[in-house]
Amino acid sequence: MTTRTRFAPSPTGHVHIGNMRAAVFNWLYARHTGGQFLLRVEDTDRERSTPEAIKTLLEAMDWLGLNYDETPLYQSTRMNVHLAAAEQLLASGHAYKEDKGGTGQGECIIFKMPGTDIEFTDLVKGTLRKSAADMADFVLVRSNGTPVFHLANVLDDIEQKITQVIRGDDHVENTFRHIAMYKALGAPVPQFAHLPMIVNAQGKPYSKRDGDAFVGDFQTKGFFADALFNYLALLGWSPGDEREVMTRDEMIAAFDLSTVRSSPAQMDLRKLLWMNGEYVRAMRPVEFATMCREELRTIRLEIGENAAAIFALMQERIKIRTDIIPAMTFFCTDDYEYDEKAVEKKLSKPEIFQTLEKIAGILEGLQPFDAETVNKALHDFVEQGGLKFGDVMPPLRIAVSGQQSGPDLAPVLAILGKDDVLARIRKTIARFS
RNA sequence: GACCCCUUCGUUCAGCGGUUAGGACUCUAGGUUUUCAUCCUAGCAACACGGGUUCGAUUCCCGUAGGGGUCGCCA
Repeated sequence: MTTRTRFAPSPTGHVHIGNMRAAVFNWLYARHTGGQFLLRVEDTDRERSTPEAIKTLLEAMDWLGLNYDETPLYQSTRMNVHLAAAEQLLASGHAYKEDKGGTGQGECIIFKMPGTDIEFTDLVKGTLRKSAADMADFVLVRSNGTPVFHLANVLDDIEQKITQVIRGDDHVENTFRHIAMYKALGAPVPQFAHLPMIVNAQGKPYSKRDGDAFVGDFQTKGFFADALFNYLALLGWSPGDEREVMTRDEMIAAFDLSTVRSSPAQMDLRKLLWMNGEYVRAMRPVEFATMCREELRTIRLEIGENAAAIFALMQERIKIRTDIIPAMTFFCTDDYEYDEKAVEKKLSKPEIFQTLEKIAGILEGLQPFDAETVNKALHDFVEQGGLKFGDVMPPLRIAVSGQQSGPDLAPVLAILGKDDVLARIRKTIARFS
């Protein structure tokens, strides 16, 4: 039997990271088993389910590469079916109407639990059991005539012929009810897999309040979809060996629900950043160049003729797209900003300006002005003057780039060119001495 | 409160009766005879606690503690 999994979010404008990881696991499982991955939009909450919210959801799916099979099912189109099923359950004695007196809410339809214990084998948590005494009847149709989540969710899973329901841990209690419903409806019961929650930095489950946990935010922060996907896949799961940076195909091949952990996991942004850096380094030079050019263009900067050399120098140092502008601006313009702390720390002593003056003099006479020659000249200067590299190089770097860290200085100087370097050194001296 | 779930380094993933308890991220120290956000090497750092079972428990069982989830008209 071919497997069919689904991602069934309610489009509230933002999909948070825990939900998206559920989507990732559903996708991986479907792809691993050669089955289908379906999307269902649970848009019955009319107030929150706006067209924009749905658009945001679809864009997030697309961005992460979570391609789905078949046309998405919009739950709101199925209300009649849901209601009809409630009537059927009523007719078959699996549900009853009740007018909860005193509240003035009117009559609702309530599902009658079978009165027997229910047990199922969760694909990640193992056997789970609940005794009849611990399960109460529950509302299927509100007194205002609308179906509740349980009814809609189960019926749509039946409609979409879902074989594995892979969802968050917070649904385990619902599962007992859902199983009772499948049986009452005469439908085959799917398998269930409950994923542990992803918790925030405080160790608490992500909530709407954790504004930094939306998928779109990772995109705007400059993370790559592939890196985020890779990181998310590793939250609660591992291939069983020590691989971490993996291609999608590798993840698909190795994925299995039985090796998913059942304890909650916390996101570590630092590791995500590291992983993103791994993806940057793995980029083809052309891709990296294109990304840099596009990013710099957003602040109307164009990279000069030494672009290739600059990209080669920077690719291993950039960890995330948003690093590009701060790290590369000085290559594109003389109008770079000085890191105040760096200036304070390294350009405070008066004698440093004399040193810079001397360096400028030496560099001026250099021919050719390539990295090797520059490097040698700087070394000679330090040695002959009985100076320390640490006292000379950092100020020079700040002078030409405004920053206290960056790639090897000699190639940087060579790329900037003699005239530019001299101008920058003199500008710096004039400004801070 | 009731029911259910979870518990290995700061984080994450291994380990599934006998291991010097491993990898990764972070951090620290050294190195790459200059910076450094890269790279290399080394290092710090964990089995929540208490009982069992067993020749032997991180591993199996039972408790305790802590955390989380759910509890008839949210999804």
